[in-house]
Amino acid sequence: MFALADCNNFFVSCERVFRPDLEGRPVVVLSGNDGCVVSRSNEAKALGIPMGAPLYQIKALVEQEGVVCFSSNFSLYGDLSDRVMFILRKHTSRFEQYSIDESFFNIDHVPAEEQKAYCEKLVRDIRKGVGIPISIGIASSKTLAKVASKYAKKYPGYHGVCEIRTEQQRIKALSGFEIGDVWGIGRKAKAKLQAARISTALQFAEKSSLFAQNMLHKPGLLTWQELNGQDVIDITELPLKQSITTSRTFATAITEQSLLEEQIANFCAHCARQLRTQKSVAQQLLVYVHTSPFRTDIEQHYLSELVTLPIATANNQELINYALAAFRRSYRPGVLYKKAGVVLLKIIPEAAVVPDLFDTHDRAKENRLQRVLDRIEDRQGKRAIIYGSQLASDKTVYKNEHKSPLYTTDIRDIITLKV
DNA sequence: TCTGGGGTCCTAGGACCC
DNA sequence: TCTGGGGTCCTAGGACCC
Repeated sequence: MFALADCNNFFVSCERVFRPDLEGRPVVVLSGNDGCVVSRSNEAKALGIPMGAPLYQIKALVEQEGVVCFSSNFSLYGDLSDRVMFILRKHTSRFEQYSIDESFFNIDHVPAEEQKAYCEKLVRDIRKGVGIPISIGIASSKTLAKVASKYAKKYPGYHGVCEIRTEQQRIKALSGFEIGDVWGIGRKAKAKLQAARISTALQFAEKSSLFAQNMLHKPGLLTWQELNGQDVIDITELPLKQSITTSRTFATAITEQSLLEEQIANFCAHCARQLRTQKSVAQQLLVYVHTSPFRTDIEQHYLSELVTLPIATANNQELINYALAAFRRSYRPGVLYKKAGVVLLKIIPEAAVVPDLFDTHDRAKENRLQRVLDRIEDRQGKRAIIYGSQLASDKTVYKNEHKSPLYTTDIRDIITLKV
């Protein structure tokens, strides 16, 4: 049997851990630059605030109803996520962290009749130990476990845990489940199925496998099998990331080359740090910069440069150099750039690097230097030591008007909290 | 005026091979 | 006039997820 643990309204719940006064009040967390709503408390959902709504479109409602807004604070969410996952991981031999707030795990080491009570205790322990409310779904496939978790979240009577074990439970759960809410059924697939008069998960599951395959191809067939109780999407444990991206939208468009270069240098350093954390190196690097797709009054520009590195690397200085050189090749003065990003691709384990006999770099030395820089940052805090290209100006290009303190990860904020 | 960020997998089609 | 068939690899774009 699979269990799926899902944190309720995760980002909002993180903010509430340190602001218990916000229990029962409508709260939302916003995307970068305070642009869109990305997490909503139940009270905010009840007000009709949709997921992804741009803040400026719901401004009136926010003011009228006293909705509390937070800028996103990913250091905080990442840290609380680690604590939740740490507890869950201890309780199983097979564990997959699926996203920042969800994980699948196998619970076959617990007798069937005790699995529900076992998971109910996990829900209580995490609420008490970390402060985050979670829901758990139990079933014979990952897709059914996702369905079960939605029921666990929706009905308080379940005490946070719902299981789909018997055939009757499966039929009942699927008959009351909208097809578009099924894991793997997106906008396009939903429209196709609705055109074929299928509106519930049960109606889809009762069609033939051939129907699913023909209409929705391989992914659709897998979903169909999973809804019928077969576990065809297995738990995958900790694979290397195949790509690492850092990208940002700017509060107002940027034209200056030096300011864009500063952003790109920082994106590189951020990506490379993640690369080193998973003990891997990248063989390719992509830099892109573009105008706002929402502006119809200006010509759209989309610049992107793919660089294949001579030797795979995770070194900040080297990646920054290649990225800036690529950017300079196609930067156009005067263009209103609204977003930029760096993507590392073709990622392989550090140990698999093929050296070049005629390499002009002393890589052992460069890597030693990089390790020292990382240690300094770990001890002294983020950006304690950086390359000059990462600090070309002191201009602020992002907007975060409602950001909460870094309660758990920054010593200065922890001291403030205690005071 | 104001509209996020970070991923994975699958498929179709082109280039190339014999 | 009439111009095959089968395979691999790579890439871009679509669809989906949170």
